[in-house]
Amino acid sequence: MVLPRAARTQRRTRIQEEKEEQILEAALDVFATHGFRGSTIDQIADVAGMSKPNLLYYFRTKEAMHRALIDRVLDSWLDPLREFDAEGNPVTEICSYIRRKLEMARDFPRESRLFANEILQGAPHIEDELKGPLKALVDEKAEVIRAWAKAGKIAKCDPYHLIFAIWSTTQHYADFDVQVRDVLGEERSGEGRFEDAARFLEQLFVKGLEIKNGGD
Amino acid sequence: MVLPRAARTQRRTRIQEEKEEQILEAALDVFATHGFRGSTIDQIADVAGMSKPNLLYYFRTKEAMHRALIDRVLDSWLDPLREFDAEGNPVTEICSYIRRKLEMARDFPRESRLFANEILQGAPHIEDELKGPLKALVDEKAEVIRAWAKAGKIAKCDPYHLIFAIWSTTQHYADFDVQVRDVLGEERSGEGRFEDAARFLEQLFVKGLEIKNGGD
DNA sequence: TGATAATTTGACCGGTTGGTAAAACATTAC
DNA sequence: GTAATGTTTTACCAACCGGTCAAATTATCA
Repeated sequence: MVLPRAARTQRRTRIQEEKEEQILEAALDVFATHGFRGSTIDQIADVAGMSKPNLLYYFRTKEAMHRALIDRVLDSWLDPLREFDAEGNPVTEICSYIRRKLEMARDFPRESRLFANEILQGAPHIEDELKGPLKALVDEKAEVIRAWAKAGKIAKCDPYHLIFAIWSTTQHYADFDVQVRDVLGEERSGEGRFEDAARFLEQLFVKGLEIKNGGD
Repeated sequence: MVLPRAARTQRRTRIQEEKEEQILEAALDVFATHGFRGSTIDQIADVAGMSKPNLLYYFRTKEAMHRALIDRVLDSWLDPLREFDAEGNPVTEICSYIRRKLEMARDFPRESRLFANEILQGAPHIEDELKGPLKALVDEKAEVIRAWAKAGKIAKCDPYHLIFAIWSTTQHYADFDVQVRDVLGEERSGEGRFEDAARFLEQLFVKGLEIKNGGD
């Protein structure tokens, strides 16, 4: 048989899993740094340490690689937001959401950049996911936040823009890492910058959403 | 003479200024959406409405176009931060900085995306500018913020991460525009989203940096 | 073992890429 | 006008792109 893997129904060999893993790992590297159009199969093959036709044996097109990556990463990328708990203490929930998002920016920067590239360039491959599952999840969590505000547990605010603010401030440390490190200078560019960022952002959001004495 | 414009010392004709303008305008469109490597000269030529060799008569390489764009845009991009005034009222200064950055995200999204693409992809063409002029400017303004905190005018906080937070939250509306609009849904995707964002961000930063009664 | 299926590779293809050469065309200066 | 200069285009090139093919190699298993 010469049918490439994608045409088969079931995963067979151990070697297939390994190679696909190896390819996606390399593809993540390349797509995250150059975007879809700026990346080449040869580059990915190089990083993966295999020949181009060999890559195309496991993924029939460049798009198939990209899609496989997106599918695999999108889900886990939204996990922190899913954990947002309506029953929890608002301040605790928001703080731990920020912390988790910052940890992901620190530990999985390539995944963040993969999405950033995609969205920056108009989300040509994932607009359905944005309009569908992502919007649905955000709508749900926005309702939670609105309820907290209504119950007087946090200040009244636009929940959507609150979520955008948390996304942007945290992902900034992955997507704009070069700039962050250049501006902080070498002596402050160690891993400690994530701790500093966490401290600052928690202060900002907690105080920013606090209920004033006698106010709303 | 067949020397392209770049080789000459002085600008001569009116037509040169016009064409260069036209090319950079088109290049901004293309580079902002696809990044440097993902953009092609043919594409830019198409958008500019001229032939590829004609483009290359004014800019000898694709890189020359990109560099010309970066140089032209970087300066104006930093203007809002330069206006940050040590003598002004901290709350006013920060609010108007946020508002100006949001206006730029609304009115010049392509410029924002041009930089975002560049930095996302490791800033291969502008790292010197980041480490030099940008860092210097941020260092200076960070000192201003630190002084405000020391004087008890705003809460103590890491000034660098404050600046990052303002950058990321405001530029988010240009760089991640597709996502913002997809999540907000069609009915909330009008220009009003910038007003909503401004209101939210001012509240967040003003309250977040407020001095508590009796606290720091 | 050997037969069979799975994997890998080198050679290749048509289309696109950044860029060039030279001649045609337009503009300006006298 | 016309000569010199400035601008634009057509035709082209070598390198690279995504992807195919068939043959070679390796793993699996009776």
